[in-house]
Amino acid sequence: MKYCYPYPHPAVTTDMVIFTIRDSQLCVLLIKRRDEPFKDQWALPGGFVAEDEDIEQCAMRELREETGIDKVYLEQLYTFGKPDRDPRERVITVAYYALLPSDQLAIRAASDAVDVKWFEVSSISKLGFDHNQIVNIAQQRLIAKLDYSTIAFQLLPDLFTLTEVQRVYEIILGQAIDKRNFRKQILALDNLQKTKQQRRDGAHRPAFLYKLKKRDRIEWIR
Amino acid sequence: MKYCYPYPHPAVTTDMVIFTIRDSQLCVLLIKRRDEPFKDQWALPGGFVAEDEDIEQCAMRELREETGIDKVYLEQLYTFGKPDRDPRERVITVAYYALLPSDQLAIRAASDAVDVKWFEVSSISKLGFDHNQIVNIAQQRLIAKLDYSTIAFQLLPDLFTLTEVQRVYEIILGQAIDKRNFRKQILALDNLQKTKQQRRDGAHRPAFLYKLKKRDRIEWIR
DNA sequence: TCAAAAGTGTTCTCTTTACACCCATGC
DNA sequence: GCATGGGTGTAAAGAGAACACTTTTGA
Repeated sequence: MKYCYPYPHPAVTTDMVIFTIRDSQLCVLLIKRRDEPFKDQWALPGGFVAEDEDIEQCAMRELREETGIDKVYLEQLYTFGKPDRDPRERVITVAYYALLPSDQLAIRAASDAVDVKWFEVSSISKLGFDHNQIVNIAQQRLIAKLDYSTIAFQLLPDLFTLTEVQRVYEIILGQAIDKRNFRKQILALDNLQKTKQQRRDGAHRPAFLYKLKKRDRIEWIR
Repeated sequence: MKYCYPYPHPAVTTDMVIFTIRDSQLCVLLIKRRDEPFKDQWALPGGFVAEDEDIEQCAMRELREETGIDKVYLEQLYTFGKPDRDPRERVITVAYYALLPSDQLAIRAASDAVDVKWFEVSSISKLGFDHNQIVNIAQQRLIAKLDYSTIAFQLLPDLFTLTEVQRVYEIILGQAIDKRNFRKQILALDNLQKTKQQRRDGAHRPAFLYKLKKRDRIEWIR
């Protein structure tokens, strides 16, 4: 009990909603908690903000601890602070969401977890804390942002086919998109560079691979 | 020093960006600080989150303390947590913004302020803490949200003319809008109810007053 | 009677949608 | 040669932008 203050201070954590596309499904990374509260239940990865750590750095650290990955899209989502959301003490959590390219799926359990796994967003059951709500809000944000930004490319590897881009949109929006109209629109953004490489993928015509003109840059559209 | 924890806990505050329209300008409420740090400088109203208080309730309390007003539009903006943003100690702030109808402008200095005043957003000088950044982000959010929600009506009184609605849009967006197109669009939302009342306002034809069909409801458009 | 803001439709342009066939490959 | 996904254009409909005159009032 070394840290004392004249007024009560809440604990502050970050929780991460880490999205990826896996087997044509939008998935979220969850951990099985090693400790109470909600021991052995699934929950979002997260942890306490250290004394001299920026909250975004804290979120990046959590991400690195669970995935070993560093340079991915990360955005603050919302701050949740109901007084009773953690049974131990007052904990305010700043939720972030991250988008992981589908070719970078190595994961490992951090020290606070006995297991770590990808779950399809559509089939997540009851999580610890208020984490179902956090996942829902993250999913809404992701859907909304597809419409007015180029965020979807953050879920794709460096090289991708146009059909792969379309799949990402269809999976997140949950509806089919017309192929020709989609290609027209996505190419009109002037973000994509056609390469000379092709991908052979079964008994059909190979697809050209594209890359982003400016990787790591989210553009706003409309 | 009664509140002790085994790990360091940051202080958590809420800061409020309270917008209104005054004299055809977008304005923000600022307080002149009574105490250090940044004593006698202008800053956003805000305060510490109490032990058993939801953070949104805390923001509403701040709003009430400065304006006496309770039922206005309030939305969480962003959480700022750089370790050195407050010289006293580690303080993480959850920023909110509020929209005040232009007929409810009574304000009073709360106990932590020696003065309180409306400032035009366009002419705010250096504020305490990182509050200039917070105001900028709030203004960006407001501009963005005009486009895809009916948030603008939260800056208007219960009864208003169509020209007044248009002025709100023009002031926030900083550009003139075509009158006929604007009216067509705003009436197409099917949110407005024309009343039989008119407002006489100088040497010209009086304007019909409108009201919202569902006050307190923000609709998403597009 | 003059000045000032309220109120009101149509045309044109651009954007969005709907829709069908040939191509390159693996088996 | 046949099944599979890759790749391409045009026409119709809908949305957004441009634009000017009459009405009502107060002074």
